[in-house]
Amino acid sequence: MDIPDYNPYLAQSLIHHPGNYPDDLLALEGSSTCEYQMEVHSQEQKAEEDSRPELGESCPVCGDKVSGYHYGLLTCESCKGFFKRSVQNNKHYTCAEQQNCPMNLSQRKRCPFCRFQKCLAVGMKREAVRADRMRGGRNKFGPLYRWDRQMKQQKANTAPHRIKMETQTQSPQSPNDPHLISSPPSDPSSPDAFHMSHMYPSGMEQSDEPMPLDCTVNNHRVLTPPSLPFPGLYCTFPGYSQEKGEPSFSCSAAPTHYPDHSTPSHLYMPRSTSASSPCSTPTSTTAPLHAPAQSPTTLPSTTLEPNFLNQLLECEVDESQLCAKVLATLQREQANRGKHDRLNTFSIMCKMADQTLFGLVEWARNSDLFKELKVEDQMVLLQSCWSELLVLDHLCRQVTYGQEGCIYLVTGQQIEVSTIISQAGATLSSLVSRTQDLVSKLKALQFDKHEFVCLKYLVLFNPDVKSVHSRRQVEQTQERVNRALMEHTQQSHPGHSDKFGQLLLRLPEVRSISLQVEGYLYQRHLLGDLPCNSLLAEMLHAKHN
DNA sequence: ACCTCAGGGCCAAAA
DNA sequence: TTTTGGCCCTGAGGT
Repeated sequence: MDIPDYNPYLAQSLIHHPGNYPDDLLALEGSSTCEYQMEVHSQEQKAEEDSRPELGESCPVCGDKVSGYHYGLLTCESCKGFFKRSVQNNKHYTCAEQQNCPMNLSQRKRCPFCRFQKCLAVGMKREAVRADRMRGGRNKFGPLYRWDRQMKQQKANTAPHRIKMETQTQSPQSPNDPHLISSPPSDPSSPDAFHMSHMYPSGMEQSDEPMPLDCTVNNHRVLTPPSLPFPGLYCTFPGYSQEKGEPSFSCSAAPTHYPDHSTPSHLYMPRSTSASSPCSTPTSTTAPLHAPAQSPTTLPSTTLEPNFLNQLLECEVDESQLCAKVLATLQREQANRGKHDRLNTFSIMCKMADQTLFGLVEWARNSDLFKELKVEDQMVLLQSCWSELLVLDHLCRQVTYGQEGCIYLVTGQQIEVSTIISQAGATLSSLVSRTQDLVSKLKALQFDKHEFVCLKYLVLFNPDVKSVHSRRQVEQTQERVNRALMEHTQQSHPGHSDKFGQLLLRLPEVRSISLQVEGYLYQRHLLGDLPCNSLLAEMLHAKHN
């Protein structure tokens, strides 16, 4: 039978689950066998695509329909075969044109050279083609595919929500729906204000009480740049309404202007544009939020790699986007739960950390230096340093946005440290204290964004990680970043002769805190407190296995 | 024990 | 004759 658009996975699922036809299909009358089977096919295919949404995507090489993960990423069956043959037979193609032939469904056969180059360019892995030609089994990229899937899911889940929220801010939702944002017209004092049913931290360790949060946009927010996907979301969180008598951390609005005493000038934009909270994002036309202390043009010409640091900075995840993404995910999560089934504080924090971790993995995987490594090395490096990256990320956020005595969350919320310490257990209190100490030291050192990026790379490219294959390559990258950091600190702070050394001396403490974080999380994980199916849990597992 | 799914092989069709 | 691409087989790892 000739079935158009035959789907091998569907065929497989039909073979494996012959009794799985929906009842309504079995009840079909008057259908020919062919029609019936085609109906089954389309229904099953739809179900299949629902469960494996990636099958609806197009091949990054030629645009054909994706049939699954092949050699490192989602591709079509044809590019899978082409790539396999090319690698297995050690093909060397040449291009008759300018090595930039168009690559699409109809032209992919024309130039195998350009096709193979594109395969490599989009990320197909030669090393996934087995030298021993052994069939079956699972490949060594399992975690990579899982991360990729999770990230795609994150994006897919966030996108429609984003549209929804954009709409929400313009057309208020029924206030009867506690899960949706509404923009109550009853508050004339803040014309762009909106409220959302939202969770908010209560006790960090003891309380499992879910905590809704009334959220209004900061009245002092002066900038609503068009680059923001949904300006209304860039809110800060005033203290939780006490009318329900529930305990809560006091939560302060993120500052739109940092007080001088806590604001290292080099971290922020000039005063005229200083809306430093990522949730009140700077104007799109001005310099980046974390502008270097000196413009690159003022750097001495002796700089060995003047663009290197800037290249590293280009891969940085945008804080306002991350903030929006995390908020959207948390809102969605809460909205999907019943009124009495809200996430507790610890789960919320884990979700925030999980989302941040997604961002960090994506950051690493988008980095050209990291992409040069073999996938196995990428995985072991990330599995080794994920918690350090999380700690560094948190530190940078505190140095950049945090106010004295407050912890600035990735969502733009702030919590008073004293409240946490008074409500948290010993481990968490100790973690918070140690972290805040480190924040103070970094603030004193006038820690800037370039240095933060360098430290992240130094932590990521750790040649001491066991089972790293390309140790030399990792080492060279680390040395290169190290040099760049040294040059940067010397040039941006010529009066501070030992800033470089002081920054490096902070890394052991970062490491130590991260280990304590891991231990704490693992303990909570064993108690069943950690949300399942999270990257966080997976990373913890990878290490403890 | 069974299922999933990604890598390998086969072979008719196309170039 | 060589290359392509659709389909099926295989089997490690997950449930």
